[in-house]
Amino acid sequence: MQYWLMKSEPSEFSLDDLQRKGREPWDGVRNYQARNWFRDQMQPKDLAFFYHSNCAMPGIVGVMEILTPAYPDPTAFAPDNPHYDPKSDPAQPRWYLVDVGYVAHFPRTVSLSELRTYPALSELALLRRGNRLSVMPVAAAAWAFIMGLQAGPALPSAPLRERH
DNA sequence: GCCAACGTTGGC
DNA sequence: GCCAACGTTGGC
Repeated sequence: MQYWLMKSEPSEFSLDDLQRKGREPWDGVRNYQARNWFRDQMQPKDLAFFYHSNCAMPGIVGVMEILTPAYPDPTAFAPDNPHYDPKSDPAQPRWYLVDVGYVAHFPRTVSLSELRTYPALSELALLRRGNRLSVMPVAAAAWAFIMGLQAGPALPSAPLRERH
């Protein structure tokens, strides 16, 4: 059982889209390190944070579940697909994917800027300088910490109230 | 195997 | 839209 973080641009595919559809093949990943995690490490019942990237408020918006073992990404074989890769031979597929299932929305987005404020998360791959991976592992302690943020208000930018 | 050029990611 | 950081490509 492992934990993950997976990025998607909400204009392409958002957590709302996943909720609507229930499940989805996480296709189009074209990075070898991410491919290796799909193929070699990810297992059904693993959980993953759904991260919205390249948008007004980048951050973690909820949780999904890995539903299937890795299998070859069919979009790599489809010439009319934007993720087509002529070098991926169906007899020896280069790219893999897993199906994911909707689990839950967070009550609020845990933004990238908020995540950066927690020393407990300093080892999170997402926060390391220049990180561009779209699929990455999350340590169990970091997973629990982020899940725990949902319990409290934790709105650091909210105006302070006078106390009398 | 080196490395410059290029394309992509993704925050801001 | 800008641009830093990074991965990939391809000439040599």
